[in-house]
Amino acid sequence: MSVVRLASARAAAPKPAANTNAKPDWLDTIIKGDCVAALDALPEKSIDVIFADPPYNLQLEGDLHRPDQSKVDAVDDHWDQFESFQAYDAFTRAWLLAARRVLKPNGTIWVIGSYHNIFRVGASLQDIGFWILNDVIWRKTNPMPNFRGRRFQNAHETMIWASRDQNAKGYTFNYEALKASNDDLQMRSDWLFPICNGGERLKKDNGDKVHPTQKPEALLARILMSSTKPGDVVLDPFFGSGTTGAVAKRLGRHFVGIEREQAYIDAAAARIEAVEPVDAATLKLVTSKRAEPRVAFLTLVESGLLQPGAVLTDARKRWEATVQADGSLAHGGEQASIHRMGAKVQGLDACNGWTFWHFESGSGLEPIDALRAEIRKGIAAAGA
Amino acid sequence: MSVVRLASARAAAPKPAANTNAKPDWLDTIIKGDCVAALDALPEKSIDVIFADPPYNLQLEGDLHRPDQSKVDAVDDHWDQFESFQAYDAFTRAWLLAARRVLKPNGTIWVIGSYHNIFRVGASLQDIGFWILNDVIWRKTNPMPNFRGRRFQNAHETMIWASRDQNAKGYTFNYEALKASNDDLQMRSDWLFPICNGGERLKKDNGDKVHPTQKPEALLARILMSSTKPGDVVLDPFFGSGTTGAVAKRLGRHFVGIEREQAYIDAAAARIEAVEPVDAATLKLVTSKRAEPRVAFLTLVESGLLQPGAVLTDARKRWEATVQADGSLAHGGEQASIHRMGAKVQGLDACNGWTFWHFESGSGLEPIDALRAEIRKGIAAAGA
DNA sequence: AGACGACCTGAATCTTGGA
DNA sequence: ATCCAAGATTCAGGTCGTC
Repeated sequence: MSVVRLASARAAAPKPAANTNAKPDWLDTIIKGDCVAALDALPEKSIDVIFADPPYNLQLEGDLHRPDQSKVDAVDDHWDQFESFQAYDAFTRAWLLAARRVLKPNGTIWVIGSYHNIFRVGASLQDIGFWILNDVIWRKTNPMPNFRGRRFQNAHETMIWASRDQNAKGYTFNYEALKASNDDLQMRSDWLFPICNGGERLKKDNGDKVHPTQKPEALLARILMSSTKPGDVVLDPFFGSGTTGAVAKRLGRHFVGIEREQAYIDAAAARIEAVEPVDAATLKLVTSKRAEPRVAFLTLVESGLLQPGAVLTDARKRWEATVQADGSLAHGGEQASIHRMGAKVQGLDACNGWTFWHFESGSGLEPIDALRAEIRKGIAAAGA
Repeated sequence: MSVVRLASARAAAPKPAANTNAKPDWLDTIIKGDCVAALDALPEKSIDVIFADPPYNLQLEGDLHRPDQSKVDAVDDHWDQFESFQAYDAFTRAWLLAARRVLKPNGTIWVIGSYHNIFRVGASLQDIGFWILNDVIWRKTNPMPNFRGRRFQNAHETMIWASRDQNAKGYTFNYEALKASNDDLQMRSDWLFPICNGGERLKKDNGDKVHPTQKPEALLARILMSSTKPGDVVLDPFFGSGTTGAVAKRLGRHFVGIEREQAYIDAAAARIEAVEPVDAATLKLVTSKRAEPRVAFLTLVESGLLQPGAVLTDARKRWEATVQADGSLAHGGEQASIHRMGAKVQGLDACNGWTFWHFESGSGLEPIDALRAEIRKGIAAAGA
């Protein structure tokens, strides 16, 4: 991979190839311009894989503050604003159609989104004729909490992986490599990665983030390692901070980026320039750092290992409490978590409820941690 | 909850309620018939939560309402596919509209699906006016492997949780109970459960499974514990083997099922009949602070817990303010509520005065929230 | 040097009730 | 319907300064 050249959409127009071995001038460049116009200027059937991170169409009303009153830096950029679902659908269809034209017959496309937009994207993909191969969940190790306690913590994003046509069977999927890298188990459709922060996150001189939604390189690495081969051409029509380009170069794939904002282009070009390609064979897939999967006490109740109404005691039977259907413990007219209730009855500040509370098993008193261990045995196969 | 009575859609038609305390005759029954017709026969705004597991195979041509009944000949694959999606969308819109009519204004709906149908369902939900609150991922501990090795192992299903309208803020979400049951961490949008097999899986005499897609009770238990209260009415328009009804009965919720196939109805009715409801006392949810009675700061002064002229400080004694006889705080020549004054001294927009301001008790600095708790204890004793 | 703690931040459709 | 005020609410992890 050579230097990153920047070209306008016009300059990137396809030329009659006098020498078919010549590298197209749009390869390994960032094209500045509107994504549909730029796609239309590329030759058809020239791209192996498309990764797209389109605007999510978040519909934010007021400001959101954390409990400490600090303000959440929201994604309120103009490019994420659409008038209606209809307008968003029109935008989606337009770029998906343009993307499909440049995709090779056996090429595949990845699109990432959240519940705000992913259902519309998925339906448009199907309407246009793409064939969904998988939806893949990016589980975040460190998602932003829900600050007002009115919903579940939004802890994942959804990716759709689709082939160009229902009958395109020749797409690239490195099944064996993925399996070998995953303890000889098939790679599942739920992946666990941290969000992009720390040293990987691009910052301006003033410390502000360069791009509001920079994706982690580990996520792109798994995508490219699973569905491309070395030398393939990867296109990203919403290039942003250039994660796709950086990972493609590192893994020996070619890239094409399309981006409207000059500031993003500049940052991405400098970033990619600094990337050292590695031998793909040496790339290790990121695996979970977490030792033991977290198990909710509620899961023990839901799974029937403990019935609501069951009585738990401490090891010396000095205190007891009743298991509630909601996964709390009741004692003396009050309800709290296993930990809080353990602390409360002892008059302490904190307590590990898993080891404090016991249940009567066939062979005597056992800590509820034994039941957690059973659950964990069942879920070991699912990964952390 | 009484016996499971079976009623036809016609028999379930709403009747003028002579006695508003009478239990509707469709409650805790399985209605046999087409889902849209049966929904249309129920009274509007009568359901608290809907759980729906709609079919997604497209071989239901006869059951789906095609916009154009005429046969299209010589269709190519692409057109045929488009027609199929269109038919599925029409079916989806029809039952979602009927479902929305019977939902209470603050009711919510859960729909589960896979990548085959969930994008269409999600887009239809949004188009109709439902407001998505979360998408929740059911991660399977033991999913079926991908036998051909051509895709990722399909290890999850997607659920969409939505309110009836964008502005319906009063929906039930048992945030505190979920948090208490999850190691005191808020519940995430990715849930881990085994698929339904073993003793829970309904089998025919010949060993065949009764229903192809029986959902695990643990999954429904989490759904109902998170978004319903005891006594709520839960409707399942694709009742199948009756998991929704069985879990609702066990957890002290009412159910309504709609199902076309007599074999499923028979199996579900027998299954639900055998369910033992858990003890009502164990169904009590961890209380949220929002649900507790409001106490005016003035009450603390009136009741003598705080004297006018008493000095309050923050936890680190950086600021102080004087209690006024009218229940305000004075500081720097100004008077304001405990909240406004807390915000003012810190230079913030908002502040919870109950936890910010402290008083000197015998055993050190305590938040005035402790005094509010005392008042509330008195209110509870009086039988609020 | 290393431990500790205060502080900051991330794709967010994030309150409720009474006048 | 709108307006206003009460008051409820966060997890993982990185950075940086202090001891």
